Amino acid sequence: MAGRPREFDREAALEAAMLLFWRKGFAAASMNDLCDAMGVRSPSLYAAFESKEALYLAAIKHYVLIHGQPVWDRLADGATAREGIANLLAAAVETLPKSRMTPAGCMAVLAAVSDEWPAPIAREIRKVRLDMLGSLRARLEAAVANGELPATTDIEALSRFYLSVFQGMAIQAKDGATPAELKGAAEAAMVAWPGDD
Amino acid sequence: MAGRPREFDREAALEAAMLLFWRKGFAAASMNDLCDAMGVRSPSLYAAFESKEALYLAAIKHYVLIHGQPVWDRLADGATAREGIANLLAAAVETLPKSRMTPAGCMAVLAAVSDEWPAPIAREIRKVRLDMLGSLRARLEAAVANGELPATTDIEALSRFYLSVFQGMAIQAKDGATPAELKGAAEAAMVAWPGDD
DNA sequence: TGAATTATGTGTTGATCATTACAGAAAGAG
DNA sequence: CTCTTTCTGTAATGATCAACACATAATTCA
Repeated sequence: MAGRPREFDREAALEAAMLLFWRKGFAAASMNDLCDAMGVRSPSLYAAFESKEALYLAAIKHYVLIHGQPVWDRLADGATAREGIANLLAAAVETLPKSRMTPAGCMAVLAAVSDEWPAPIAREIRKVRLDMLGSLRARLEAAVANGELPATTDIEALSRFYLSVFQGMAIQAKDGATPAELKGAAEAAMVAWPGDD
Repeated sequence: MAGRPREFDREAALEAAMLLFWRKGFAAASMNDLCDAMGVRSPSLYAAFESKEALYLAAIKHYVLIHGQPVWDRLADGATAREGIANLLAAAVETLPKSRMTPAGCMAVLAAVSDEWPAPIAREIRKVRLDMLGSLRARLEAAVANGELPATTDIEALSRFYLSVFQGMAIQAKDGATPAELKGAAEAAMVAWPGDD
């Protein structure tokens, strides 16, 4: 196989695109903005990523892998489901506020929250958010299975509740909430753990 | 004052614009879409509302008055702050899911959640969301003042917590959660009320 | 009636957008 | 070196967008 070698780093360019999409959303991040941020001219960009839509899908996949996974993996940390969820929320407190490296909020929570993003993107984002619910549900089911929580526990309600807290924290982070402010919300949420008194 | 009378109902047109902005957001609702939805040609629209941006500001103001206020007024319903917040969340359960008349979610929670909405709109929406926090804070402060809650209550944490629940419920409603599903989350949240056991 | 005023409808304007045509450059294969 | 292949840069393409110009119609006031 021959051909002139690519002159830019595909991973670094994808990272730059992800950051711009994260901050601006899909429509507001124009191909011009993206080219500037990625340090690539549009024909090279199209050759490497196919289309703006495909670029977004690659970016959100990159986001989930690099930023989402480490936070949601904390669910498995700790001996109990209670500790796991506390760890998840603690990780959210640390990562949701704007930092020197990352925009505020969770890219997957803030995206495709209005109609008429391209349908494939809306589908994918929705899937990511439903996966969050699935992760919580699975952790709670395991806790019921091993007797940590009573069999009467309303798993559906509890997982939707903690998902609400996480997603609401993402909105507040976007509005400028500090880690200390989010920490208060997270700790208040843990008081709702079943059987506590 | 003379002049040809307006042939369309300004309030009805504003209502239609609000519904479209609610569903699509600012950028995705084109002036063409808006004209169609409002039943008005663009020059009449500009004469009545100045610009797309001013139209959005009028629409969000209309939303807060017509849809937001009734829900947040429930905070004052009931003898205690606990009842007030339970009533607020119950109203959210009823109104957030998509209905025959309204799109899913809360227009103010779902809007301006990415950068580069026009700055005046971002400012206004942010103010609406901060007002939600202020309403919760005020209700909790009153509860502490009249001895309903201990003076040691962390009002800041508790109001941010319930705001998280509300905002997270709005996201889940947008993703298709049913009233029954949201009700579970709301009731789980009330378990976190201080001093309950 | 007629002058002043304000609405409506058609059609346009300049800007911005995502995408691509084309020509030149850089590599490997023979 | 020459051919093929793949990348890069310039500059265009057609589409869509918000906003408006202009002529016409409807109303009030004098």
